[in-house]
Amino acid sequence: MTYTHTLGVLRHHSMPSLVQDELERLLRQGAFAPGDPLRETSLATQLGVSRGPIREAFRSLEEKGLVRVEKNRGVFVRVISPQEADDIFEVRTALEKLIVSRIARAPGCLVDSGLPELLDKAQKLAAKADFSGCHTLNVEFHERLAELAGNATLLQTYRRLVNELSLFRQQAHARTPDASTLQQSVADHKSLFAALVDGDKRTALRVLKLHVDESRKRLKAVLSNPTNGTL
Amino acid sequence: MTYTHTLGVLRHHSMPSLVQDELERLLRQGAFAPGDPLRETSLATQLGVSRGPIREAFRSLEEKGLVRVEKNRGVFVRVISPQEADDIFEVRTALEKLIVSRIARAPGCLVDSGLPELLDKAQKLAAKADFSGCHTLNVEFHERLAELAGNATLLQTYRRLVNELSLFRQQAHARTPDASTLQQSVADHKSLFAALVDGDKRTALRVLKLHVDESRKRLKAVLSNPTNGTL
DNA sequence: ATGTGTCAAGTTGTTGACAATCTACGATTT
DNA sequence: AAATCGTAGATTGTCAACAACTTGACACAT
Repeated sequence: MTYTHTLGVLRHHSMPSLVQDELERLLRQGAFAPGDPLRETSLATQLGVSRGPIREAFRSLEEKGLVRVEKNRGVFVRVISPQEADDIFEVRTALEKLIVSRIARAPGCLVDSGLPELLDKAQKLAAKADFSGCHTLNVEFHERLAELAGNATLLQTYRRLVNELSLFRQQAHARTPDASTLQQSVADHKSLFAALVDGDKRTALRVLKLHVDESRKRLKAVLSNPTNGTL
Repeated sequence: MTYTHTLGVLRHHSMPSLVQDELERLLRQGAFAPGDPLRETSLATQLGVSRGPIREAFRSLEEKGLVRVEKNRGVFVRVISPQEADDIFEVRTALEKLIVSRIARAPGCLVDSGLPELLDKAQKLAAKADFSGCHTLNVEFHERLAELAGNATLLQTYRRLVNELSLFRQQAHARTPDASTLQQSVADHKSLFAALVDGDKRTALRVLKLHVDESRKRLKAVLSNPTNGTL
């Protein structure tokens, strides 16, 4: 029984995809500095595989927008400028509108979604001053909504953009949000959820807009003072 | 002077990316049947390279949603179900709203865009019964708008979805649109353009909605009668 | 007939080696 | 001293060979 998971992994995930997941994790964690070169040989020995799988993983990561490939020179951690971050943010916002619209149209998907519990937990973490944990839950809330929207392409596209934004967040040295910001976020999420279960699309979209505008304001703040923002 | 182009190609594009472009072209052209396996050795000999570059190109194409990879079994032309096509279409529509909004907010980008000429040309082709050529120009119109919106992420995301939809179009054996459909499309585009140059966002979005709803209706028709639709 | 085991052919997964290219550094020339 | 050239080391690009896996066929037992 204990091997069933590793069996599944071996069954479905090839070496390059495992390498890709690992690199993706490292990139989001900020294990590499922005613009840093990712050396094939170094990573190969480090991960215990040959260069082939590494190169294949690079191709996926390039398509995902996490690394930049220069022929005969190497691959580098993609540097996301504030302008690009704003561009990504704008597209993500458009997708979130669609997510909210879809859910409001069919609020049935929210029963047994576990979202109320998630929001309560987030509220408690905020009160306990566990900012990092609360922030993680807040991100998860949006992710869960994207899943519940029931459109695979929408979810996939949304995830890609969130991924890129988290890379930027890492690069901008953004601190994890403070208490009041998090509490406001959780409150926004609760109002949004309430509107959604009612199928009240108008209200849901209005709450979302306020929520997102707040987020964007923080993004702009990071833009002007890159080392101290609280994204 | 004649070699400057091929020099540039060799300078910037690696073998795998050339292979990828070629495969992408073949996929969009419908050179492979949906669900068909893409054999590494076969493609390698066919394109005159070894399997390495092919495998790397596969990774990109997988991330792009054009092929499906099964470990130890091979890669297959992605089969897009009508449901998925509808999902993709919905996301693309959300992006087009954003495209139109952005352009209406800064219509200056439309001067010297060459769009009026493009639309006139499309109108003439429609009158000449060159359906295929007109359809190409219509697609190009949307593509140009996506470029002019001035958001790189938006453009990239839009292109991905159009790519996947063209794969579906190919698989659904959709015929190129008929005369009245094309003329209506061109007319829509002209109204849309007119609203955009005026910076009239409301009208532009309304025209877009009508235009897109029409498109979606044709998509639904293909859904119910896969071999005879005119997408 | 059904199910099981074995094997062979074909395909993918991975590797190590070699070729092509880039980069940094020092020698040479002006 | 500045600029140029050339060379050595490091890194990427490509390939061909080998290993592992999947699949279908066939024999055999139940």
